[in-house]
Amino acid sequence: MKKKKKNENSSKIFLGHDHGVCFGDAITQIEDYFIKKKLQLTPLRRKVFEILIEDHKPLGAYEILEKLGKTGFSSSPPIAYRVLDFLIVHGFVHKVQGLNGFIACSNPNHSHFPTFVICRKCEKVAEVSEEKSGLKLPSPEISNFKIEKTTIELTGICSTCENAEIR
Amino acid sequence: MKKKKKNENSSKIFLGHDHGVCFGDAITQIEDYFIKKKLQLTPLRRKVFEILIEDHKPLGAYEILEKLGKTGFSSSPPIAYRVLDFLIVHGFVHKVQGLNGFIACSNPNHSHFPTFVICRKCEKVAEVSEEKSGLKLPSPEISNFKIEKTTIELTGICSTCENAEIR
DNA sequence: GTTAGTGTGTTATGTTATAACATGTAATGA
DNA sequence: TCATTACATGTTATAACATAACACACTAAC
Ligand SMILES: [Zn+2]
Ligand SMILES: [Zn+2]
Ligand SMILES: [Zn+2]
Ligand SMILES: [Zn+2]
Repeated sequence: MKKKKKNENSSKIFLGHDHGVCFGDAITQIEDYFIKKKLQLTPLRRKVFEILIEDHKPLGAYEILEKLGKTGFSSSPPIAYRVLDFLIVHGFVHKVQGLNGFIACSNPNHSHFPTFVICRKCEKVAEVSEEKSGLKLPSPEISNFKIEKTTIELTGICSTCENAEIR
Repeated sequence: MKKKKKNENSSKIFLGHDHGVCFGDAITQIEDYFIKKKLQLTPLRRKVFEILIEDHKPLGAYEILEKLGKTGFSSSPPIAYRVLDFLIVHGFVHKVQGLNGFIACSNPNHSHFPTFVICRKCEKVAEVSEEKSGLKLPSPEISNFKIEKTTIELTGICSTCENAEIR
C-alpha cells in the first residue's frame, strides 16, 4: 500500500512546531549519544543544550551567555562559542546564519542537511528535513564537488503573518 | 566558430568560472538597468561594483572599504554597507553568509534564487543557477510559506583540491 | 609522578555591522 | 523664490558577533 503520510505534514511545514523531539526526549537522546560516543555531557554542555531546547528558537550567543550567567556559569564569550561548536559538531545544534543564532536540532542523532524556514515577521523558525522540504541537493558527481556542509535558509512570510498583514 | 553552450560546463559546475557576465558586460548591464529603473549609478556605486566584479570573488565589507579608501572615497563602514545593500536589493550583488562576504552576481538583471558552492580549501566560490544546481525549492503553496529570499550555500571541497589532499 | 588530553575560566582583542546625525545637491511645487 | 522633499554621501560613535592566547584543574595513561 502507498503511503500518504509525508504529504499530510508537508502542506503545513510552518504550522505548529516541527519539533521531532521535545524536551525530555531531547535530553535522553543527547545523553544516550554522549554515552555511546564516550563524550562528556558536562553540566555546562547540558545547560547550554537545555537553554536551547527550552523554547526551541534561535538564540544569539550572547543571549545564551546571559542565561548561563544567571545559573552560575561563566558568561564570557568563549564559553558559549566553545560549547556551541561542540554541540554543532555532534549534530545537536545548528547555526542559523541569517540570524546569527543557534537552535537545537529538531531531529538529531543522524547526519542531515536541514532547511530552515524563517518568517521575517514573527521570527518563527522551522527546521525542515530534506524529504519534507522537497528540496533536493545536486548530486556530488554532477557538481564535481564534495558537499560537506549545507546552509539552506528560506526567509519570507508565513501564512499566519501574511493574512494579518494590512498592505 | 560557434559559441560554447552553457550546459557544457554543467558537469563541472565548479571548474573554470561560471561567470555569466564578464567585466565589460557586467558594467553595461548595470548601466542599462539603472537607466531603465531611473536609478543613479553614482561614482561610488560604480566603484563598489567594479571592485566586486574585478576578480569576482567574495570580499568582506572592510576589504571593499580599504579599496575605496585607496581611490579617494570615504572608507568608513556605513559607506560600504549602504552601497552593498543597494546593490543587493537590485540584484547585482549577493551576500555569502558563510564567509561574511559580498560577491557580484554572475547572472544579474532577473530575480533568482542562486546556490553558492564554496570550496573550504581554495576558497573559490561559484554561483550556480537553480537549473544547474539541480536544486528545487519547495513550492510556496506546499510549504504554506511565501519565500522571499533564499540563502543556499554548499560548502565542501572541489575535486581539484580533493585530488591534492594527502589524507 | 610525569605526561597528555580535555574541559572550563579569564583577559584582551579582532571582526562585522548599525545608529544617529550632518552636509550637499537636485527636483518639486507652493 | 524659497521652502519642502528626496536622495546620496560623509562622520562619529557604538553595538553585536566572534576568536586568540593563556591559566588552571581534573583525569587517564604510561
Ligand atoms: Zn537538525
Ligand atoms: Zn510569521
Ligand atoms: Zn546572482
Ligand atoms: Zn578547492
